[in-house]
Amino acid sequence: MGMPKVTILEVAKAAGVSKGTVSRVLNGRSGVNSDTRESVQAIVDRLGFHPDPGARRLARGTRQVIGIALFNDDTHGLYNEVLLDAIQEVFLTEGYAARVVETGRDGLPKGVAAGFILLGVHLDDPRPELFRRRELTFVAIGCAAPGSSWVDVDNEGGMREAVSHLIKLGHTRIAHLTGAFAGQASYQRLHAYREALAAARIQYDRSLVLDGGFTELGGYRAVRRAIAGAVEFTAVAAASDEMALGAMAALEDAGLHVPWDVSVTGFDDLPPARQAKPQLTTVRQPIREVGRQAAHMLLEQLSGEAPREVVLPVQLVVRASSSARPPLLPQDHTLLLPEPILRAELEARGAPK
Amino acid sequence: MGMPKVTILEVAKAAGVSKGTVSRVLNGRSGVNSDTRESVQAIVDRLGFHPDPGARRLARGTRQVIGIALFNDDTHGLYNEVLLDAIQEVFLTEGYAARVVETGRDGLPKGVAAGFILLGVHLDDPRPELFRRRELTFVAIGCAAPGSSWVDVDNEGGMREAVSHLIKLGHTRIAHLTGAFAGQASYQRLHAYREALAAARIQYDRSLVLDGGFTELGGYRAVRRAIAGAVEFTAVAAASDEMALGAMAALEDAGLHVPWDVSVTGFDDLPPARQAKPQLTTVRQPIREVGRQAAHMLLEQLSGEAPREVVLPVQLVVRASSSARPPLLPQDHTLLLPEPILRAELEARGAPK
DNA sequence: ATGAAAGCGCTAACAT
DNA sequence: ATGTTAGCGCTTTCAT
Repeated sequence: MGMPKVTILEVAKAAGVSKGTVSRVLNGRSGVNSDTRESVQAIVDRLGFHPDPGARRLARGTRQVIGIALFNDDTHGLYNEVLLDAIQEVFLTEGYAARVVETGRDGLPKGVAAGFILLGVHLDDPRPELFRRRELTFVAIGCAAPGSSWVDVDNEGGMREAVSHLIKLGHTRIAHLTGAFAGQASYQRLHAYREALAAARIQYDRSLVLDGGFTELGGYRAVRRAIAGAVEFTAVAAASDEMALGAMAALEDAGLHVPWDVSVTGFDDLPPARQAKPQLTTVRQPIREVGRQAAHMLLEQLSGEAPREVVLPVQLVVRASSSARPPLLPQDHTLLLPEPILRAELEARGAPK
Repeated sequence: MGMPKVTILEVAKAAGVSKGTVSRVLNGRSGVNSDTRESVQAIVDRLGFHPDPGARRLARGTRQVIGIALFNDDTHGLYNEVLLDAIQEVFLTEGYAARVVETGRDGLPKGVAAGFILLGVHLDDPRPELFRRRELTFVAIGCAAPGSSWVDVDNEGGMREAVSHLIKLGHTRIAHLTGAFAGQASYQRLHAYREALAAARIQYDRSLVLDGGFTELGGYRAVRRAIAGAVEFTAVAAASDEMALGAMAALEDAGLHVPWDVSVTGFDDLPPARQAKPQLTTVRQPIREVGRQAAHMLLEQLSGEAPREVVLPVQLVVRASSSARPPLLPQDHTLLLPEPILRAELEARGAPK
């Protein structure tokens, strides 16, 4: 069942060389005649040989287990799932066993591991310092960890782009759905939201900042409350796709059409963004790349290289959930009307559906 | 950096035995004096020894990759996260590289793998048959797969318990939040809901079955719609914790108190159930055990053992979200009142908060 | 530049 | 019941 497992020895035989030489080719080590190298590589390809990651790691003598330290309960749902999978992928193909480890009351991991990846690092998260003091090798994701390796994305640039996009479409009353205290990303995105408004000379209005707690339901309730509270807005810039989706649901339930009445943008570009109806305009984040980078950086550090810092770019993806501010619904106080009346009003004006 | 790596040899020396004996203890093999076994185990614990998974697998001579788990996009959120983690745990400590694999348009996995675990199997899911025809070794979770290994929990027993619990508390108008078409579990739980009602001679009312799509927001919207639609109920038996939590939020937003006005029960007993306010009465499911069993069953099959079937028990955990039906709000049609009036009404009656 | 040989940490015969 | 030993597939000295 399945092809018989091909080992380095068979490759060596087929190529008429020794295991050592094949290994050198495999690892790009110097000291191999280029002819030899080529012919060996050809055999490797022909036989479809894939070195056994576990055996490799064992021979190299490194410890096997890598710990992934999740921040307490705080899971960004799908975002974290994707991130974890990307991290796992790297470690598995390198022969490591990466596991989510519990972090005790003291913030330190239980078992022993070769190194750690810290997720969901807070601004005043004690872990980086704690880990450093214990001389544990680690890479932090989502927060600057001075003196250690870390990787993050350009949160500010992304949110600035999203909000500017809405402003260019004519919106001035733009609500911001924030994840609140769920990490550094929230702060940076909120900050960028304010910056973008300021750049366009739009007055910042605190009542337009809604806390959605980084969940779909949170986004739904926040927007619903805003509508009920007669907060006026023609656009919502959410700090995550999930909150944006919740917002869209709330708008729909209130009889408002996206983007006809209100434009919505998200952040992440997870699969549901493309499956939504209408498709969500959002800031694409290279989540898997973040995971891969972090994993590789950890492996580098483990083999003695110096810590690095990486900030990955993001990119606005314009889809159907954002459009020019409707000339129909402007200055008047339509949004202040009680819901049922508002719905009737909208229908009278010929809103679709 | 970190503690020096502990190997089986050091354990053997410290225990005054040979590597072989330690190995036997580690793998629960027979043929070890119970005294010896104990003392070795003690050393293992004291030294914090964890066998190197990669070396284990290598020595056992098995293939490395387990094409783990695959599902249709249909993710039960936290439930699946926990399940996957439990599965991973087993495979990783056994030295296998387990990964979530994509399933092509034809339903078959892309790469080669030693075996598979199927998640989220539907009633008319083509995968079990497909896999069987290709002679791929697999274990199905959450659905009977005749002729192959599968593991599931006692969905019917659990839901029956939950509904009976509510009935015993005096409730007769019990809504059911279903996951709809998200798998066999939904059908079984709905069925058990009806059975429990029938057993108590309570008329089944189709309008009390609400579709929450197995998400928190889905639960919220379904309950909200029911309230708005003047559906009368004094209890909600949800088919998942997340839907139950959504239901609680919807009730709260409508000015109704749990369990004061409406009782709510969930299913799963995931961490959020305990963190909810009030804490959620729910059916505890041994999720991690399901994952572990499945993983071990796959490993068994891979080493030639026959397929087995396992149904794990569940257990009702009574917490604060369910209580006796309030004598205050009964037969009258309070729930038919428009929301704001209802709220005022309730406050006039002295509802807390 | 290449081959030979010694392990990496563990399991599984095979001895005793 | 326990010790001994030969590998698993690979990398890495150390020779040549």
